[in-house]
Amino acid sequence: MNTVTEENYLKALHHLADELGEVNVGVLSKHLNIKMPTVTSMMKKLADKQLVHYESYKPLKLTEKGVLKARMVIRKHRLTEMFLEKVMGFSWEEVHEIAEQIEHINSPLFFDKMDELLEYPKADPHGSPIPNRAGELVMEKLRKLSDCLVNETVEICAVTNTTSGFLQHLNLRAITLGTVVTITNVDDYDKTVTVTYNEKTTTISAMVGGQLLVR
Amino acid sequence: MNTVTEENYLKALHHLADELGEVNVGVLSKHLNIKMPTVTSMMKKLADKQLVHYESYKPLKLTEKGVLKARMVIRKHRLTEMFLEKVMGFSWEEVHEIAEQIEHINSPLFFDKMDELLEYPKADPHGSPIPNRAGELVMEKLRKLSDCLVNETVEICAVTNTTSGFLQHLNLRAITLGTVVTITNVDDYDKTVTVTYNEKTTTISAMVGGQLLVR
DNA sequence: CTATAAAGTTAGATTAGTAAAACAAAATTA
DNA sequence: TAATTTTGTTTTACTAATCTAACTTTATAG
Repeated sequence: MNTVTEENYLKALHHLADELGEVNVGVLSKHLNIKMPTVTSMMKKLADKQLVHYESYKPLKLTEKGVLKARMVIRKHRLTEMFLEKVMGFSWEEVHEIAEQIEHINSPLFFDKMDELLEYPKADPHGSPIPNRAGELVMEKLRKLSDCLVNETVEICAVTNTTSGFLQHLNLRAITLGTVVTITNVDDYDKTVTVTYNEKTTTISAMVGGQLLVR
Repeated sequence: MNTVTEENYLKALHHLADELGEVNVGVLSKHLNIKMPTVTSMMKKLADKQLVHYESYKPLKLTEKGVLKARMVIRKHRLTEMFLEKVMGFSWEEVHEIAEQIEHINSPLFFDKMDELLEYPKADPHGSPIPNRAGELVMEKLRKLSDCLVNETVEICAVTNTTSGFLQHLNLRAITLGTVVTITNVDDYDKTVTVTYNEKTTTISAMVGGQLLVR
């Protein structure tokens, strides 16, 4: 099997490839807060296990097998988040940290039971899609709120930051998944977005707007 | 904090001290399937951390701090088993293996929520008492079924073996916690116990009878 | 099209957890 | 009580995951 460490490298590679297209040793190193030599040696190890295509000085790439492995971890993470919210009553800012640990539990039985209890959910509490047992992941192309134009009306469908600080910031503004907002202004200089929803008006910084995905 | 390995050593020490009174390096080594030199060096490490009293060639003993740590792991294990059964619908022979992994999750929030959802259970699905948040553990003195005499009527209150093979063996005989049995015979030679319950008669081997606790 | 900066690799150490081989202490037994 | 067996310890060594320091390759900027 794989160690927790290996699983975290695979998950990070999957995530960064999705976000940036190409992943370098340096990027991965920064993302995981691990020095570059450590990343290099782990890449060699994962290459031995046929999980990563690795050539010196070239960008890193998961193999098909590696993508599958990564998605199984992501599946466990997101199912857990959903379970923590729906079954155990945690709020969306509490679930990520706990799921970071539970995602490494090795028990198909356990996660299949979660899946069943939740009636095969398609997304987690942050709107991210849950891969199925076969590792298939349907990624809807969503836009960032920060890329929307004035007068558009859109629905908040997902957040790409799951830290509790960020989510509490949204809680204060009563922004949840499903909230339908109308963009009333986009500041020319700092790209702050002003939106109206439920008879209220709020400003959303560019940084926050870049982490809200809408349809 | 403690590593998973350390937690497993502490748990094993607590369990063996409870079962045997005195624990040696050899006993612990066999129980954990780890060679003696490894155990010796881990004992030195745990002694450095004030979790174990260690002197060469002397029996091993948990410190007060060590007992506390061990009981917090046991608490997490048993709460998890109860949660898996009552909330997730697993059967008693499935819960132990999953709980062996989840007991190492570091999140008081998570386990306190389980405790709350379960309404502060006193025992797990195998009848073992659950330590409270303070690490207090109320151990009722129970007898082994194999020590009972003919004509006694007793209630099965706990099992001291939580492997799925053992529990499936009990399932086949419809023995669950709470089953009230009357001993109709104890074989002189091999100590096989014959019991009657719910209009049925079953024989229970000495090995199995020694792992059923009754009141 | 070289010189330098940035990115990545190699070499060598460290810590945690493990084992095998060799040695030492304690217990048993003759 | 001396010899032998059992139990436990020490020494040495391996793997995994990490780091720092030194070196090499690739990219970039005159």
